[in-house]
Amino acid sequence: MDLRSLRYFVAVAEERHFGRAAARLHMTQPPLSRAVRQLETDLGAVLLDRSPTGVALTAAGTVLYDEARLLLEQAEQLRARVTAATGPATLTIGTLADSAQQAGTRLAAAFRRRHPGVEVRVREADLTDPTTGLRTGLVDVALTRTPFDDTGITVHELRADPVGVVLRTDDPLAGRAAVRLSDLAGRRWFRFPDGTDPVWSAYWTGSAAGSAADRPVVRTINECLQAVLWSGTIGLGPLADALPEGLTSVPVTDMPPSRLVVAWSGADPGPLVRSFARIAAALFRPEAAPDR
Amino acid sequence: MDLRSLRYFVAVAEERHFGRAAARLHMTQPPLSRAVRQLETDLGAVLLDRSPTGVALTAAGTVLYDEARLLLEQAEQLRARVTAATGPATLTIGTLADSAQQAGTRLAAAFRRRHPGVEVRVREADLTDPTTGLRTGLVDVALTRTPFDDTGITVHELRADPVGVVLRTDDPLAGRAAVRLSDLAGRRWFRFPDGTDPVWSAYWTGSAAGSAADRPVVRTINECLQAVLWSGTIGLGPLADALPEGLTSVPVTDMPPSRLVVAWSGADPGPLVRSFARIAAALFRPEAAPDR
DNA sequence: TTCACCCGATACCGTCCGCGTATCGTCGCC
DNA sequence: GGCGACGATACGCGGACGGTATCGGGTGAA
Repeated sequence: MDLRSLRYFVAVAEERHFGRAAARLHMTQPPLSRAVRQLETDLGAVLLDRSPTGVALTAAGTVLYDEARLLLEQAEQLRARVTAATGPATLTIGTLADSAQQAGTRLAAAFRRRHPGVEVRVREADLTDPTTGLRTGLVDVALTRTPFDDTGITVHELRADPVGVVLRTDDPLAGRAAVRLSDLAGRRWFRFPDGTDPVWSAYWTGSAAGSAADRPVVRTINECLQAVLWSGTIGLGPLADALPEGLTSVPVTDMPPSRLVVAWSGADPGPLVRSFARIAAALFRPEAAPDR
Repeated sequence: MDLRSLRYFVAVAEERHFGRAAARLHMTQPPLSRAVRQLETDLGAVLLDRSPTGVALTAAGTVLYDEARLLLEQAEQLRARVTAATGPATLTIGTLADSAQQAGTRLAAAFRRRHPGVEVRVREADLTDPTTGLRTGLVDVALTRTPFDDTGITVHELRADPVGVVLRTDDPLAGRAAVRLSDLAGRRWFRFPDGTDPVWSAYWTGSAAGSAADRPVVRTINECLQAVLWSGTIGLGPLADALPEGLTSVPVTDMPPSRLVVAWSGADPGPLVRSFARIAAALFRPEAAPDR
C-alpha cells in the first residue's frame, strides 16, 4: 500500500468511473484498473462494485475513501511543514529571450510538477549574455543557445536548429529558397554591445568585419527585428522562430546549426540541475512530450 | 514521495547509521542511501548530515522524522480500519504433516508480511487426505505432495524429492547405498485407512499387493514411523525428511520422485491464492530465499 | 606519519513493476 | 439482435528498485 494507490482509488471513488478517473490522473484506464485491484487484494477487501454502467463503492470502499483522503491531505501537510522548516529550495532557470522561452515555460512547469517542494524562478536574459547569468551565479541552470565561450560550463544539447537570415519581405533576397553567407557580403549588420561574448557575437553577426561604428547596437530579439525592419540591417536567427509581419527568413546553407542547450556551471550538476537536465532531455527527445 | 521512502528515512533517522538501518529493513546499504537522497531532492531539503562516523539529523530532518512517524502510524490505522469494516479476508492453507510443514510455516510468514490485511489460517492434514481438504472446501490452497487424484485440481510443482525407503537401523538393507523396489518384495507394509486416495495410497505403499488384513493402518507420519520401528513394516518417504533415532532411509532408485506442490481447486486461483503460489515459487526457486 | 578499517557514495547489472497499446467479454439499450 | 460503453485481459517496453563490487575519505591506532 502506497500513497499512489490511494490517490488512484480516491480518483475512481470520486468519479465513479475508471475512464474519467484515468483521464483526471493523466493516465490510461488499464493500469488504473490493475492498481485498484491490487490495492483490493493488498487490503484484503472488495472496495468497488464493478458494473458495465460504472462502479459503486462498497462499505469498505466508503471507509477507505474517507481514510485515504485524510491520509493524503496529511501527506501534503507533511511536505509543507518540511519545506516551511528549511525555507524552500530554489532553482533559478535562465532563459534566452527567444524560441527557448516557450520551451522554458513548459520545462519549468514540468519541473514544478516533479519537484513540488522546490521553488522555481525563471530569469530572462537578453542577447548580451548567452550564459543568462551562469558565470555570475545569477542562475543555476540555463536554457540557451550555442555558440558561446563555454569554458567552465557544461552543455547538453536538446535540439539543433538550422540558421536563417532575417530579411524584410521587400529585400531582393526575400524570395530565395536558400542563400550562402557570401550572398550577404557587404550588407549592413547590427552588433551586440561591447563586452558581449565574442564567440556568440561573431556567430550571429555573420562574422561581419569592417567598421563597427555605424552598426546599430541591439540587446534583445525585438531590437534585432526592429533593426532589420527600420535600420536597413539584416540578421541571423534560428529558423524555428516565428517572425512578425514584414519579415521573412531564408535558410543559410553554410552556417553550422545553432544548438538549443541546457547548460550549468562546473562539471557536475547538483541534484536539482541534474533532474532539470533529465526532464529537458525527455521533453525534447521524442517530440511526443511525456504528459501534456 | 511515497510511504516506502518515509519508512526508509525513519529507519535511518532512528539508527543514525545507514548500514544498521539497511539491516533492519532487510536490504543492503546502497539502495537505501539512494532512496533517502532521492527523498531529499524530492522534498527540496537536506535531511541528514553525513559524516564518516555516521549521520545526524538536520533541522528539516527532525521535522520530517516526527511527521513521517505520524503519517506511517496513520497509514497503519487506515489499514486496520478498512479490515475492521469488512471483516478480515482469510486464506486457509492446508499442509501435509511432513516436510511440507516447515516450508508451510515459512510460507505463511512470508504471505502474512506481503498481505498484512489478510488473516492466514493453517490447517494440518494427516496422510489420509493428500488434498488437505481442497475438495471439501476446508482450505483455499494446499501445500502438499504428489501423487494424488488431481481431477479438478490445479497443481504447481515447487520441488521434486527423491524417495527413499525407511528402515530400522538393524534392517539387513540398512547399510545399502540404494535399493530397488524389487529388493523390497515380500516385506510387510503399512496401509492407509479405507477411502484414502488410491493413487496416493498405491504410491506410498510400494504398490504392495496381497492381503491388506494384517497391514497396520496409519494416519500420520508418526504412525508410519512407529509402524516401521515396532510393527516390522517398512515405509517410503521423501529423502529430505529428517528421521528419529533408530531409523534410516535408503534411496529407492526406481521410484518417480515425489513432488512438493502448491495446489488449488479449479482452474484459476483467486488473487490471494495466486499470490500465495507466486510467493511459494519464489521461495523455492533459487534456494536463496528472498528475505530470511 | 602511515596504514588499516569503517562508513557512505558511486558504478554497473539483473529483475520486477508499472504504464501504454491493442483487444476481448459482457452488459444495457436502441 | 446488433451496437456501444465500460471494465478486464494480453503483451511489449522502459524505468525504478535492489543486488554486488568498488571507490573515496576520514578516523584512529601503531
